[in-house]
Amino acid sequence: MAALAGVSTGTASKALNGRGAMRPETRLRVQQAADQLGFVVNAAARSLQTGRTYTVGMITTDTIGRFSIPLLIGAEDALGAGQMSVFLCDARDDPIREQYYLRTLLGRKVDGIIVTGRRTQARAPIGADLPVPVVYAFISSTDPQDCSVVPDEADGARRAVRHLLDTGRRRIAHVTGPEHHHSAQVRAAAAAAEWELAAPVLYGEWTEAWGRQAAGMLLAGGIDFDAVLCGNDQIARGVAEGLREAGRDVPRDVALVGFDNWDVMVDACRPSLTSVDMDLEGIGRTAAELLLAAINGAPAHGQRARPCRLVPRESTAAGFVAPRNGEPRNGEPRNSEPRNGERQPPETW
Amino acid sequence: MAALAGVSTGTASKALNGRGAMRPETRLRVQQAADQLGFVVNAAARSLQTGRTYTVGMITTDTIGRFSIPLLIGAEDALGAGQMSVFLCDARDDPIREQYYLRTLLGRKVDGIIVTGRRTQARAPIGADLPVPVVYAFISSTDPQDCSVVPDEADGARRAVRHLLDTGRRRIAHVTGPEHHHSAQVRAAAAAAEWELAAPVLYGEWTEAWGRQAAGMLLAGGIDFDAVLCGNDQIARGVAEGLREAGRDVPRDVALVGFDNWDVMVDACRPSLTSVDMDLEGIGRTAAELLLAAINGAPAHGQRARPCRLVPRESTAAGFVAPRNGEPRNGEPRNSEPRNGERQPPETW
DNA sequence: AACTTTCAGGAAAACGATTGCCTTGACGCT
DNA sequence: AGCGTCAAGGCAATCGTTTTCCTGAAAGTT
Repeated sequence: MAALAGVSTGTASKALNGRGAMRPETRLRVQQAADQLGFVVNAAARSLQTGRTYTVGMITTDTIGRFSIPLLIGAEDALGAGQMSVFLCDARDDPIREQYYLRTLLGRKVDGIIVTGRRTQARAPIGADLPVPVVYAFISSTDPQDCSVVPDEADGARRAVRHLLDTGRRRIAHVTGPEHHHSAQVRAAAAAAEWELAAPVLYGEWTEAWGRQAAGMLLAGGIDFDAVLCGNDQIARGVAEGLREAGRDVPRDVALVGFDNWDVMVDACRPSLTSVDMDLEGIGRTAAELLLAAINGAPAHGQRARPCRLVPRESTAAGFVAPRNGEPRNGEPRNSEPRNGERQPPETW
Repeated sequence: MAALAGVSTGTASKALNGRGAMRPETRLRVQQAADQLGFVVNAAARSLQTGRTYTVGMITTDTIGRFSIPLLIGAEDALGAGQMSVFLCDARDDPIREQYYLRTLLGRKVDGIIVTGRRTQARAPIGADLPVPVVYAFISSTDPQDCSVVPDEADGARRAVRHLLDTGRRRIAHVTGPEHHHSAQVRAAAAAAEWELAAPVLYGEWTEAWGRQAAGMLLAGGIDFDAVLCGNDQIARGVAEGLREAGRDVPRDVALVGFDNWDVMVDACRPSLTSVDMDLEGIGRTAAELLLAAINGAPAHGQRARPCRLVPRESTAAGFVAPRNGEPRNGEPRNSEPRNGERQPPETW
């Protein structure tokens, strides 16, 4: 024990933790002795005494996937800076596992819990009257008193539309995922509210295959469009391929915007894909910071939506298309509701 | 405290842990009282006494990425079954962070540590004379005494070649990543040793763009090939596109095998891509099991290579190509060294 | 010079479980 | 009846810290 370097254990503790009054000389002596012996405080003993473990649990409700990772990294980053360690729990969408993990985390006396996961809708709270604060990241809790941090997907869709408008596009089509999927709905609604779409929203799957198919449908339907806003990057890539194979040039004839800014997709796409980034890492970081605040006695409540970011690439390269009908090049996008009456869906739909 | 249900804390402890002698009736009474009160043992207090924390640390040396996730899941799975919790540490390829995490993990008295990460080569041991067992997963340690679990990439390449041979292909080209990359070397060498390649190995990047380019090179070089074995799935997808745009049909004219079996790539590829799966989840699980064994006093040493698995899909659909020159349809692949003298690289290379 | 204040550092009681040892009472044996 | 044996369960030490309170000694006050 480091106390062998001159003082009692009590004093050594104070020295290392900056408590109590003592000569600077003594404090230094203890510290030197400590790292000479490679002394590391026993976290178990400490937490037994203090009640704090400097530990948080992170439960991913569905399996750790593409979306969870940036969240994990962001949260781990913010927590690591606060000297906290993270317990990783993968509940695989299984409520039994979830509750099992919850119990072990509570047994380990974590200071707080972050719940993440991909869902089409908000989820039920993981537990009621828990003795530790909980923050939901990416997913939100149905209890409005719970603290959730989610991406502002409507904001993302608006940014995408504005970017298309700014680069001179006016006839925007929208191809996205399943209609019952919350994200698809929100994004489509926000896009339509920002600018009247050139065609009814095409709902399908979150896949490249659907993107290719949808491109074909747009072309076959005789739609007049100079841009396609896609529900995610995979769809966008599929649309890009479909258009290219039909002889349309991206971005000259049609501009393309994806959603997710998934490096694998946006870089491999030809041309490289402009996309909306939900800043998942930032969401993870924010969630962790809110959790830290809650642990320190300043709990936050309700849902926080974080803005998205548009990352422009070649698929929306500007300068090709002249503004039509004298509309201002960087004119303010309208914010009114879409004039549904003007829509003219083609027969084939 | 559960002792309020009739007995002393000592007895309660024995009851819940199945120690000591006592009437079954008493034991039951304690257990009922415990979960009536929602009693969970305080892990800190327990570990302070027993010296075990039932906790392991998992350090990813590079940032958590596509390869780490299955490893994480596999390890977490095996450990969770053993009632152990996992501390996640993302060292981001920064030796300082790595050592910092190592210290905190040791302070938390983890029972063991798993080190994972993607590297081109084996890595230096994370620490010397550590008080807890360490297992390296996916990556290997330069110290032969350390325990590492890695994929048998040569095995994977051999399986791919055999599959191509089994489906009637004989003129196999190989397109892969950077020559200095260990995986590229190993896979290429194993493939070449299994069957004489139709052309010198094409080294490049791990990208689709390189795959497309390489397809063009093969065609322009006048190489006679009926199959391409690719260093990873992205390259394979690029090759598929390149071939398709040049009018070659996959799999009729050319069969294609990828490496990694990355769902996003193999499914989106046209046609869907046959690929070699390294079973990363299995590697994570094995590593965790070896760690558990080491914790229980049966440490393993040295490097374990786990076999790969070939997942056939449309890109190697058989039945199109008749065996040439009377070679047996399912003939034994030769295992001798390639006859380098027979190679005739075209001028353009 | 006697008294108060201040400061450095020690002693010991927690924290919550585990566990070896001990006590108690019931029972059986002679 | 007295003694030994054994099972059931209580007692208390222990793990390694933190933290409160306390003791001396040195310094300052009048």
